[in-house]
Amino acid sequence: MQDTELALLVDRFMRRIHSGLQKRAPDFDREAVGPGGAILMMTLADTGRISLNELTKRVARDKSQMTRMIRSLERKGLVHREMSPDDGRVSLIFLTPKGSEVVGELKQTVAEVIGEILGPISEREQKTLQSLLARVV
Amino acid sequence: MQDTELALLVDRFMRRIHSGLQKRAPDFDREAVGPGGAILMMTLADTGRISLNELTKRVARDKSQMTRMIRSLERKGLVHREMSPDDGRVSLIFLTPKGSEVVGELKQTVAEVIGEILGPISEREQKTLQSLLARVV
DNA sequence: GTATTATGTTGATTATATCCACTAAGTAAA
DNA sequence: TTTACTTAGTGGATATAATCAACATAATAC
Repeated sequence: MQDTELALLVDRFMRRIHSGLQKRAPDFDREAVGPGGAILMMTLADTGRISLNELTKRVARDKSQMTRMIRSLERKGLVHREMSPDDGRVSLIFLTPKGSEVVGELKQTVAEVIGEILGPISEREQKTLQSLLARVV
Repeated sequence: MQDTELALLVDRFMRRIHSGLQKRAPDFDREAVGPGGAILMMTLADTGRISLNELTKRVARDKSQMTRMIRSLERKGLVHREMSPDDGRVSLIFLTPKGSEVVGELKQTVAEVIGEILGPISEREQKTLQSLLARVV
């Protein structure tokens, strides 16, 4: 039988990242995007222009929640959306220049926090960890 | 500079576990402990009798939230608490027999879900992943 | 004794998650 | 070209969780 420890480990890892960012939030999260917004924007930085539906699958959240989170980022001028020319239902989302700038600062802080957390393992092991995770998700 | 992908990967992993359990919840979560309760109880199964404070650190959540979650589990008869004889401030928490039973079912389901998610990587790689995570958190 | 620190509780507020019903646009098939 | 079905996105209602500050009490340090 599969072990269940992994679930707890992943949860703790996530919480560590979360609280590491939380502590530094006053220093970098000027737009107050919060954890949810941060994940969305970093994902958008990876994918580029993408439909709300695909973004929803990517971050594994509820589509209605996604609507609201995107709207909140849109109000702050961090993301923009436009209708797909091919399909009248889909709206394509992407970062604005201001959004890209914010993602830049965000990534820097995230990198610091992750760097600290990963302290106990070597660079090679860090790469191994990342590639294993990339393959399962 | 440290990569930031890891944060997104961990988040997606967590969400995958989460939604995998959510789908099966009607079949096993008879006590409706929910995700939060599940994490607490599985942690308690690992640690045995432990103070609320240590538990709080372990799951990396706010102590006030912890008070409420424990109280909710206590009302359902899944955990029990007693005052420490050594220190009048600390209350020690542990699973009741009913709680242990529920953890058993819970672990089985978690194991299934994790098994599915880890499908893409070999058993050896799964062990590697787990031991790397264990070392960083 | 008095100040300080640590454990835990409560309250208030906000952020997320979840589920359901709904609109509108596309698709398939008679 | 109607009809039925599916898909993308929105909105409402409710539940769960996170956050932060204030507080009570027990322990400790001086």
